[in-house]
Amino acid sequence: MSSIWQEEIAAETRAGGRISDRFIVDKVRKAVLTQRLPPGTRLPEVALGDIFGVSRSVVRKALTRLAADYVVTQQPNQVARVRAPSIEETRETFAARRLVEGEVAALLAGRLDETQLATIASLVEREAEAHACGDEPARIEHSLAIHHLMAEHSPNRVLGAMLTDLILRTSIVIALYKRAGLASCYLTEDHPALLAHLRTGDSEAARRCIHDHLQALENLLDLSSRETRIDLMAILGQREGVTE
Amino acid sequence: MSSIWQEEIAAETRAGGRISDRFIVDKVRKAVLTQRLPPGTRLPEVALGDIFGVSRSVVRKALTRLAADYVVTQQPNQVARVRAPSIEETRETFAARRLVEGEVAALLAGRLDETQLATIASLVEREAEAHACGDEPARIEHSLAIHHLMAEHSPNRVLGAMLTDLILRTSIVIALYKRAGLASCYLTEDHPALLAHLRTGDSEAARRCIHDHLQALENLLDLSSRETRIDLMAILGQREGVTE
DNA sequence: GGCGAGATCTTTGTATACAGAAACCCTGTT
DNA sequence: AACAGGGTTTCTGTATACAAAGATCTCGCC
Repeated sequence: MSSIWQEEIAAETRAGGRISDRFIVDKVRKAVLTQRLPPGTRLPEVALGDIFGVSRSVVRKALTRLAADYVVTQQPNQVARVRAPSIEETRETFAARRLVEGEVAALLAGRLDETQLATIASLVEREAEAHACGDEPARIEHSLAIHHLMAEHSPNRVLGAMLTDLILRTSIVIALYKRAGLASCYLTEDHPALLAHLRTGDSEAARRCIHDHLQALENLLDLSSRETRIDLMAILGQREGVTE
Repeated sequence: MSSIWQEEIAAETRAGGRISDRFIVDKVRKAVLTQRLPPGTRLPEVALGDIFGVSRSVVRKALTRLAADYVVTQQPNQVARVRAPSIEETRETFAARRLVEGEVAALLAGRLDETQLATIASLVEREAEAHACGDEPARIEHSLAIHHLMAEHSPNRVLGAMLTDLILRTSIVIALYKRAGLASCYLTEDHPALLAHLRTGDSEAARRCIHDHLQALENLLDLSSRETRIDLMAILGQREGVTE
């Protein structure tokens, strides 16, 4: 019935800011991340326009950018849909992120100042607390913040931007392929260990730490290819759009 | 006075194909690569629309996608311009490409079939011939084809797509920062050596080969930061658009 | 001669209209 | 009951109109 973004749109317009394509990109991205927009969801331009109170022009630009970020697929003359990365692509995305984030971690080791290290330390701690409280959304948020911080502070900005993209993409597939029974993808020791290596400046240890961390994360997923868990037909067959 | 794309547009329309945003993206990309559109060139939407015979809607989508590819910059309420990557970004782009293409080469080593190897061998040979003939544009084309072929056949498609992007970006900065006196960026032994490693399947040798090749390429550029060769003011100050 | 204020022009941002493609539904037939 | 066909609906592709932001130019002043 009602849209997912009621309050945020109201807040934005109340604050005097007019809705731009960037706003829509952010909101859709976040909704995909949190699985409020599951893969295959139809994103018709007019519906989105009505929801956000803008015309198709703005929505169109937003969808084009989301397609460039691999969040949605856009085929000619067809409605845009939330992308459903395959198992194969999931493995490849993880491999790419291991390579890139490993390098960023190595570059970053020993080059962060005390303030930055303190920020990370605080995030690591808050992630552990959230996990202890069973507040999984908060835990995910803090975990993402740690990785995003690395991407943002990467001495190599090009690699940093690439890492930002890969973090988004891996988050999507984690949400998608999380093993059914698993409550959380928390790995107790990984982030503290990473922080230690970043502090001491051991580049190769930091790289290995990130590598193993991401490998462990991937191993937590249900990527058994025998029964394609993402049944494309089932997903793409239904009519659900952005309103329910 | 007249546009750079006269013939190609005529050919496309004659062939019955209507001009799409993809067509424009390709043409602008190529023009930037070959420096027919130097950095800083203004790309007004109406002018492009007139040239390609389409309305601003199509041009707009093309520009958005070019911006996502880092080929042009789009600032709110300002005309889109061909991007002029800084020296710093150039170094970072090369570093990123070394990382990614090195990995792709390592993955690819020993996994190409005879047909694919033969294709590469032919390209390597033709590149050498073109260089001998002094036909630099042809030489560049064949060299690019070799690297693109690696990107396309990458077992990891995600890394392959990233590599495709990085090849474009490095090509742009090579054109930008090529040392003034240098006729060609040809390195006689690198591509044959790479081919040999791909054939024998020595992953680490292939990785090192790519790494050294790209490092040598970067060293051929004039990245002396003391006098910023790309004088932003000089470039952005002038009025030249896409027509002359 | 240099500099600033205002008018003018250029260019983008957004909405909207219309045409065409795709999806859907309903009906009639086998 | 399954299926093919045609009409309807939905949705995208493209062009265009208008408003607002930015750039430029001119003129008057110091």
